[in-house]
Amino acid sequence: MTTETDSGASAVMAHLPKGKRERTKLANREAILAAARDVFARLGYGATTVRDIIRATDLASGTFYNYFKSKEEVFEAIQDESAVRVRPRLRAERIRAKSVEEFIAGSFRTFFDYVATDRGTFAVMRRNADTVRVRMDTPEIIAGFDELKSDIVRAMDEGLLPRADADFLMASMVGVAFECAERMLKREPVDPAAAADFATALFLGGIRALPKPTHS
Amino acid sequence: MTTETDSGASAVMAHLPKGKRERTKLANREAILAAARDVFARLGYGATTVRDIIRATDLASGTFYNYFKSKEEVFEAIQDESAVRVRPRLRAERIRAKSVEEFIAGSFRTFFDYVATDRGTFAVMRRNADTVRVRMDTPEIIAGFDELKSDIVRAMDEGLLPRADADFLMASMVGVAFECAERMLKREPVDPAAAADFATALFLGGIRALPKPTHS
DNA sequence: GGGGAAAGTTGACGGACCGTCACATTTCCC
DNA sequence: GGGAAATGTGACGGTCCGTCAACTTTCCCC
Repeated sequence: MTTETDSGASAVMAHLPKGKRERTKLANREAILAAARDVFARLGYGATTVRDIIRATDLASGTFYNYFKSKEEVFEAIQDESAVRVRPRLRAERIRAKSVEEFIAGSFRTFFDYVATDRGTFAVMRRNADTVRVRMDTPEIIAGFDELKSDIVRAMDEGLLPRADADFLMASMVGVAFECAERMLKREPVDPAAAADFATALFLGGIRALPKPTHS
Repeated sequence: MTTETDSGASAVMAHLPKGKRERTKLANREAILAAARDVFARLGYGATTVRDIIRATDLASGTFYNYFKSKEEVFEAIQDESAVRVRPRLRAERIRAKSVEEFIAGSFRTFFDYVATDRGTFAVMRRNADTVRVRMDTPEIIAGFDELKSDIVRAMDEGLLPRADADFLMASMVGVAFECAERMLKREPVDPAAAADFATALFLGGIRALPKPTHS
């Protein structure tokens, strides 16, 4: 049972990949990502070396570089996976929401809920005195923010929201979200609803008081 | 003129340090910090090595370690210097302010003004795709935030500000300040007043709408 | 099914960095 | 002036990085 034949074992997890080549390629990539997640969690981003990740797999050192260029790139991939998971939820939120206010509230709610769940990806990055922060310039994350921002800009255009400096506004949402998320994770019990309520109230109250943009 | 004697040259910058020993000690430390600032600016934090910093001085590699334990520690020292420069301004602001609102406005103003001036310390850290962020756990910075926070808590206690979750509030101020500062530095011309106005309005408007803290 | 091309894996290698340490040098102070 | 203490020096062992030529596996077409 435990010692299957090759064909049997591969049939278990063989879904999309057609050839064996494609299958091991996927498996290797996944193994590296899993190992990286684990090592990042144990040592923190700054302290882990590419070699640490490699050693946590059963691959040769050279192989790693067939999949990722650097530690940085593995990190990005892990973050992107998270973003991929969050984006559909934000989209659903946008559809469900009946007003911009609801949409903003829902976005915060979704974000904090996710962070509280997927601590392995979010909290881990700042282990110890690690100063690595969540990257914002990763494709999936940029796309997600662009979506959110265009919604907000549209709401401003339609007069549903006071016109303000949309860049600063997005920056502020990001800042509030991430800093509060960090505090949230340090508390016991972790309470995403409280964090979301706080951020939402601060924002909805604040937006109404915003001045016109001075930025050209 | 340019080639002074030792006593002549040292007399120029000899103020506090008494012996020659103390003087070169200070000079070396300063040389390392200056070199580090320069190299960080050129290469970004992540890409610079301790060796790069050493090479930018005329010291031996071993000497560096008499002054700092690591690149990280040099970084902290540079940041702390900035914090040391900002804190008195914030204190002056607190004394000058006639209300909590004015104080918050003044704090943002001071912060963005400083960032716009001392780009060498703030902006430099995120050069390229560098993910190092400003450290918040450095002694001087912690002290500064504690000061600010206790003022806000006191204002809440005195009923001058609606009672809210002070931790989240501080986190939000930090988040908004740093994220907006980053956007600000990318614009031309850099306009600290606009950034400060935005942050202040967002906050003062937002604070009034905050819910009671659910945190025990 | 066989055989050659293409894709992928392997681990050793040159280059660089890190932090230390025994030794040389400078400063202090009696 | 001279010895003790403090500081500077740079070579060294250990580690990491990213590459590359040689090797193994998979693919695919005859």
